[in-house]
Amino acid sequence: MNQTEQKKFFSQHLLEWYMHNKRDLPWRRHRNPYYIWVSEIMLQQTRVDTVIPYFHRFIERFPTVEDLADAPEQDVLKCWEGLGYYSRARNLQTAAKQVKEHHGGQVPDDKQSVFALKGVGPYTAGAVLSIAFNKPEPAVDGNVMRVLSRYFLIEEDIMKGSTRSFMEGLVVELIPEGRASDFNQALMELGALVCTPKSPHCLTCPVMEHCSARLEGVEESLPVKTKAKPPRPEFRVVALVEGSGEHAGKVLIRQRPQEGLLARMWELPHVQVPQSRSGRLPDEPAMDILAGALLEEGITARPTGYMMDAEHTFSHIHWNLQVYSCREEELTLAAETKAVYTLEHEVEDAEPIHRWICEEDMARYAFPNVFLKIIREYFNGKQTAG
DNA sequence: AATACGGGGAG
DNA sequence: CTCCCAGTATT
Repeated sequence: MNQTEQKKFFSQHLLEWYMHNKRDLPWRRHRNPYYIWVSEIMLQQTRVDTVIPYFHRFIERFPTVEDLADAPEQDVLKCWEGLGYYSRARNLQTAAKQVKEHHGGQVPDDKQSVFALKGVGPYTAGAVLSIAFNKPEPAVDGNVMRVLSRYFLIEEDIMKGSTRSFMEGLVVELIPEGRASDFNQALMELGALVCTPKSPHCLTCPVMEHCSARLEGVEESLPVKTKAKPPRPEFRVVALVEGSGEHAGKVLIRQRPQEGLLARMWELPHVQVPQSRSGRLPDEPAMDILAGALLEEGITARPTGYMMDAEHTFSHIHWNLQVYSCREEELTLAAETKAVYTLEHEVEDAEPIHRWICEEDMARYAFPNVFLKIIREYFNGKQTAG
């Protein structure tokens, strides 16, 4: 069998398989370009099972492009809370404003306009154009590269841009006339259900008999991919400040900076500490550093004791968190402490925004998972103790 | 071309 | 535990 025949076989049998085996997914129930766009953004780096409940909540809260464009950013982040890569949510709303402004609220169907949307790159542009509008554009994600690298025995590193470009050209050749939507989804569906990263289910694969990697017995060692650097460790000391007086029963949170990691989300006040040789810092110096950091931030509270440890791994950083209970100082004492402190130190500019919140208020602020876990633990403990 | 940017699932 | 997943923006 020559290569042309191998390609034809692949396209025909894969498409046939998909039409009988495709999953019933929420964004497949209508051909609504907005639904497809939202789902594709959510599905970046994220599994289908994780996305489904978020997708339902998101569409219920923001049924149309215009609803999303007009919403407060904090509402959008709250809806994305726990899903990760929050720049996707911020960019999606920016793009919704672009669509409202320049395309009358209708998702554009030309390559130039779709690609110009914030957060839409080569993959997502191809996915929206093909899935929503049946345009013969490639949508090459990790699933597609895995399937193609095996079937055609492509041993180039898939992390290289040149490899992805090659795959895009290949997909354009493979798309059956007029079937871009189903074919691109078929490619990804095969990668998700059959041609899996580890122990692929070759015996149920519709194109196994002409799969080059399978015929060579090397399907498990493809695709070739350089592995990522391990995340660097960081140690941080965190304050769970319990309010006094008018803030009784509340805890103190602050908003993260406008840019960078977890931008504009909310968190517990904390400070990074140098990594000691033994790893974690003993309680005494940790609480001392924390006390100074709180004062520096204009918070009149003092650490009272150890509460818990928490860990969180981002793709590039590993956080080791030591959480300490702290107590807000009474007003008169606080004023005195603050007065003495400001006499001895330069006053900080650009202080972060702080809020005192009770358990119910958590529904109105978007937190990264690790702080959600700590704050919930605190309120649960309160409930049990009280 | 290299780095920043979250969070889950499988074994 | 360890390993895997892998799009877009920025520089």
